[in-house]
Parts: sequence; C-alpha cells; structure tokens
Amino acid sequence: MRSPQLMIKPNNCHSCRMSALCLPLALRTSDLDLLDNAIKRGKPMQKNQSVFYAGDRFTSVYAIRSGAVKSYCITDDGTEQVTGFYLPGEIFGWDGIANGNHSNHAVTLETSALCEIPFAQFERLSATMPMLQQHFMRLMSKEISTDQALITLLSKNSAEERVASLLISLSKRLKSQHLSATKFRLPMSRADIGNYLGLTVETVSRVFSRFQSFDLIYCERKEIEIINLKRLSSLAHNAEHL
Amino acid sequence: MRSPQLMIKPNNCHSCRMSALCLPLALRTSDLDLLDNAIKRGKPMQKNQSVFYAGDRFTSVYAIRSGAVKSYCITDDGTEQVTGFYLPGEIFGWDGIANGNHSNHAVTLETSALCEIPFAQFERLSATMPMLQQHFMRLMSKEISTDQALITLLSKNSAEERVASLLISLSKRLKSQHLSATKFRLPMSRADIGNYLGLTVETVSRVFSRFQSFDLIYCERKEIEIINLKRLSSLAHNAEHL
DNA sequence: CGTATGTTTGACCGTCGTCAATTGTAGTGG
DNA sequence: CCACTACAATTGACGACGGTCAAACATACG
Repeated sequence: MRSPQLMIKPNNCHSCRMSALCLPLALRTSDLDLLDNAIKRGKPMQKNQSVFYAGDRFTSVYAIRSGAVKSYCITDDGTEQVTGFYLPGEIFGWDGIANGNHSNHAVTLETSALCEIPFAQFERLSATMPMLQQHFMRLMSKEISTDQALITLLSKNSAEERVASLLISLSKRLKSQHLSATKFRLPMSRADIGNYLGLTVETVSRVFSRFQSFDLIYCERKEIEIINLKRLSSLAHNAEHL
Repeated sequence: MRSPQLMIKPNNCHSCRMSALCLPLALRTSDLDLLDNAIKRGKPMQKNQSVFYAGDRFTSVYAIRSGAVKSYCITDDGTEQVTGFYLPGEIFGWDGIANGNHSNHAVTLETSALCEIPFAQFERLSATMPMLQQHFMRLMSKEISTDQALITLLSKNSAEERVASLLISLSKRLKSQHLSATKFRLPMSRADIGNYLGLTVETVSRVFSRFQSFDLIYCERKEIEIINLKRLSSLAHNAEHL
C-alpha cells in the first residue's frame, strides 16, 4: 500500500528539498545539526489517520513531506468545521501554542509522510537563535493572513468564486513545490471542500459541473485538470493568501 | 471633545489596570521598568483617525486604554473587509510581523487612548526574557483562534446567530474589563457589523429589529441593552472565542 | 437650518440550502 | 473474481434566507 516515494527519506534536514520552507534560511550549519537531531522523521501514515486530536498536549508542529492533511475542529453544536488543508512542504499544528493544547484535530487525507518537529527544542534553541524565533512568528503570522483571506472569501464571495479560489490556491501551492499547477489529484472530498468553504456538498458538486460545462476545468472524481487557468483565476479574487 | 476619562493616564505600566493583559505576568519588576520606558503612552485620538495604514512599516503593536478600533483591509476588488474590532484592554497590530508591513488598516471608531508598544524593544528584550516571547506567541495564537471562530461563524451560522454572537462577544469582553455586560454603546456602525459578519446593512438592521420585537434586546441607535442574555447566548453558538 | 450620513422598512428576486432519488466508486468478504 | 455494501458524488425540484433596489426617516455635523 505504501507508495514508493514514501521510501525516499532524506536522512537529514540538510538534504531535504523542503528545508527552505521549514527552516529559517539564516541558520548556521552547526545550528542546523542541533535541530536535525531533534526532528523525528519518517512516520509514514495511511489515509484517515489522526496526527493529533483537539485537546492533545501541544508538543510539536509537523511538516508534510508527501500526502495531505486536513485540520478541523468540532463546534459547540457538534458539527465539524474544516479549518485548513495542508500540502507537501507546508507546516501545520500551530494551534494551541496559546494554551498548550491543540484546538484542532488533524488527519491525513491520503497516505502521507510527515516530519515531527518537537516544539520544546525550538524554544530552547530560540534563546541562542533569534532567527528561529522570528521565523516561527512569521509562520504564525502567515496562518493569520490565510485565515483572514478565508474570512473575506466567506463573507464576500459567491459559491463559484469560493471554489475557484480554492482550486487556484491548490494549484499555486503545488506549483511552488515544482508539481503540476494544472493537473493534480484533489486530496479531499467534496464534503470537505464544502465544509471548508461554507457550502453544501451539492453546491460544490454543481459548481464543479458548471465549471466543466464552461470548459474551465476537466474533472473526473478527484482527478482534476485546469483547462482555462486564466479565466478560473479571474474568478478567484481571494486566492492569493489562501 | 476629549472625554474626561482620557485624562486619567497611568504614568507607567505598573499602575495600569490593564497590564495583566498587555504584559506577561511573570515579568520581574526590573524588566518591567525596561519595558515601561519603551512604551509610548498617551496618544489620545479622536474618531476616524488612522492608527496605521496597510503597507506601513510594522514597528509597534497597540494596546487600547479607552475607546475602540476597527481593523480592515481592502480586497483585490477594492471593497473594504473589516477584520476585527478591538476594545479597551485589547492589543492589536499583529498583522505584518510576517513581512514587516501591516496588512490591515486600523482606525479609531470613537475617541480613543492608545499605548504604542514598539516591537523592536520586545525583540531585544526577548533574548533575555523567554516569558515575553512566549506571551507574544500566545497573543498571536489567540488571534488565530478568533479568526477561526469567525470562519466557523461565517460558514455555518445564520444572520441571527452571527449578530447574536457578536453582541455576546462584546458583552463578555466588556465584562472582563469590569464594564457593564448588558448595557453599552456599540462603537461601530451597522455597516461595519454587517461587513465583519458577512451581511448587508439591511440584514443587520432587520435582525436588530427582530431581536427587539422578541424582547431579547432593547436598542436605540448605538445604545444597546441586552434584556434576555440567556436566550441571546443560546443563539450565539460561536461567541466563545470571538 | 440644511446637507450628508446612518438606519429602518418594504417589495422583490436570486443564490444556495434542503430533501430526495440515482448513479458511480471504493473497499470487503464470500 | 465478483457480489455486496457503504460511501461519495451527481442531479433535480422546491423553498427560504438573505441580497438588491428603493424610499422614508433619524441623527450628526457644519
């Protein structure tokens, strides 16, 4: 079941092609070694596995090497609220630095390989490495930007604009990882998309159908191809920071 | 024009009744002095004054002593998006730690007194004061929680639930500052409320009218009194972290 | 006092949610 | 390997919530 690429494991942060994302650039080589020892690598997980639960003690953040993860929480009335999708090269798990407990659940959407980055190590290292601390604040700040982009999306945009924005966001993020920007597999279900975008499954499905009839995209279940990136982008006003 | 209470200026952080919110509790007295010198106090501002603009170099965060502030940004299509309301005792201006520039505008909603807290000082002090750094991360993390609560509100809740949530949120925050939880003045316009909650002015107005006809609230323009806090709270599922 | 702005209310309509039925897909065990 | 089941996705019919447009009204400010 494990795909072969999961076996490609860089044995340290030096050789990992994602280190630029996970780690501050200005890190001295000696410091990188320190960090390198702290990180728990590997952890190949199959679909629908929990990375952490809401309420769990916050100990680490996680970088995605391959696969995809969604974060969500359960609202007071017991319904699920998807709070984010995370792709290769991205870090998640910031929630709950505040009170020491995760406020979100995190589950894999497909078979995934993660790096666990223990936070205690970071705090210790931060004392001597101001860059590290700054880097983390930037990552948190980026999370805030993303959330605010989503807020704008939800309060101002139509169903079509929301779906277009998500597709463009995924496309851009994949491209930044040197993957195809126009042809990819959606890791999440229509229900997850709808939940994230504040729409019902039915509406999401209808929008996909409409996009297809307009030759904006071609899609077959989760495989998707963006035919007219330009026009799709013009619908996606708020995808920049999503 | 300046209200008398603006003249009540604590001349240092020690005597400020809000220091518990602005500053980490574990700060040693000597450290507090250092910080105290860094903070620019006073700055009484009248209504509709900009605290900072989007794009401004990020230099400080701000604590509200009295008055109220809204933050907002201009989306790609040129429309305003209100991103937050800030009340006495609260800190705003975190946005743009990421890239060194504010991503939001901030304006006073009424005559206000602010404390400007230069960030450079904090970064310098952080080296020797781990608590300070941790405190700041917590505050940022709180911002993330708030945003996610708003996302849930926007994607799952009706107009009535959204308005009720905002009212309850304001009520709780005022109460935490030892102000009345049931009778207060809304610092923002209906338009701002609608913008923040993803509703039109007309809808907000209608909801207010409906709440009034159900004897949940009594309101006359911006003066508001919560008559039935219990029932209003039951409508506000997602006000906890707002 | 007059104008600009904010607020309320009404009538109408469109988008999206709800309910329901159908089809397609993936995973399981005989 | 195929049948069976569970689940995901699609499509249609209908209705409600909230947006749009318009007008009246109240309030703040010069």
